[in-house]
Amino acid sequence: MRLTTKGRFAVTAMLDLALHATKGPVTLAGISERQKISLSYLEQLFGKLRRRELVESVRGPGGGYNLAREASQVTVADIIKAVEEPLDSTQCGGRENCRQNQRCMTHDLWEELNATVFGFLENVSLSQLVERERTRSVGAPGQARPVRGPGHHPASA
Amino acid sequence: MRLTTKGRFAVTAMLDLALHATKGPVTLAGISERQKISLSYLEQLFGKLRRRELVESVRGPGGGYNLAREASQVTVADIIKAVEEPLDSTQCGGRENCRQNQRCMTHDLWEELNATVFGFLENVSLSQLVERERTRSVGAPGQARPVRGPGHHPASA
DNA sequence: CCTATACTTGAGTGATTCAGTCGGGATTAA
DNA sequence: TTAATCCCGACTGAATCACTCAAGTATAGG
Repeated sequence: MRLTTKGRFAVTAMLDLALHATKGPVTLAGISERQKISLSYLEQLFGKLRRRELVESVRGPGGGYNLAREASQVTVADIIKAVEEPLDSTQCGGRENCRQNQRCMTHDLWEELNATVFGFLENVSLSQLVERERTRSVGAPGQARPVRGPGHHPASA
Repeated sequence: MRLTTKGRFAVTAMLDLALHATKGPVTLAGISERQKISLSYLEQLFGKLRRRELVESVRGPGGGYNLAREASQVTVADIIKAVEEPLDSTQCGGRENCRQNQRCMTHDLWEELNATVFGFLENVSLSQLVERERTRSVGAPGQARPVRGPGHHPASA
């Protein structure tokens, strides 16, 4: 799994979408202005998010985007997976016995490390982020509570 | 934290180094041949690893690299941190009140998510990987055991 | 001292990704 | 019809990736 700012942009945008989902479709122009992300860049990202069926679009005036599922059913891992290119680990390209006799040393090392990091991100849902953000803006202005998903990370994805 | 193939190369190389650390310094040429990583690319990576004091160099014939600490005292997080560029999260560049009134929405969201992923990688030591690799090559040739570090991920780094 | 070995450094390169721009489309509410 | 909005593809400058090339410097062994 790759982990760059691209995925962060996407999660930020999805969080904004979820926060404003109460009153009909949310426009990219609105997200762009609130989060200061380029509109055209958002269009690219939401193209991917729509193809992965994380959001639904409504065209025409008054249109915009809605979440395709409930916020509790969308994880950070889903979002990152949607926008970041696959990048299968270990330069062997995923094929088995990529070395002379056996699979390259780090083949399943990375698969497992990947799965574990990913498993953690799968335990953080959009609704958790929404609640956390709402708490932060309403409650004490200081430090927010940590995200802290369920206390385990499954080793298989 | 960034997470790309560059860090994977570095961890692979460090694992190879740890596996062959028994008989004196390990040459980059050896690592290059065994792991099929370009020698010149390894030179770049080990330059950073040396500057971060994860490895020590011995010049001249018979020279090579040694671990600067015991394998149990080197974590995957250390290695990745050494070779990947910093990339402070949230495009705000780390400065506070990066938005009009408050810190940008995802400011501490990413800080915490980052810290948690990082905290996991800090709990995976090189010696664990070494033992795991030795077990794999000696024992059953099929599926290896999962890495599975300590069963928690601290939310603060 | 000589020489081969090995680390050390820096410059440069093609491919790819990042983040964004631009210019056009298609769809639909008013 | 007009305007809002999504949709799509091409393009771009900057950065990074993975790597090559070309020089060094240090040192063990003869």
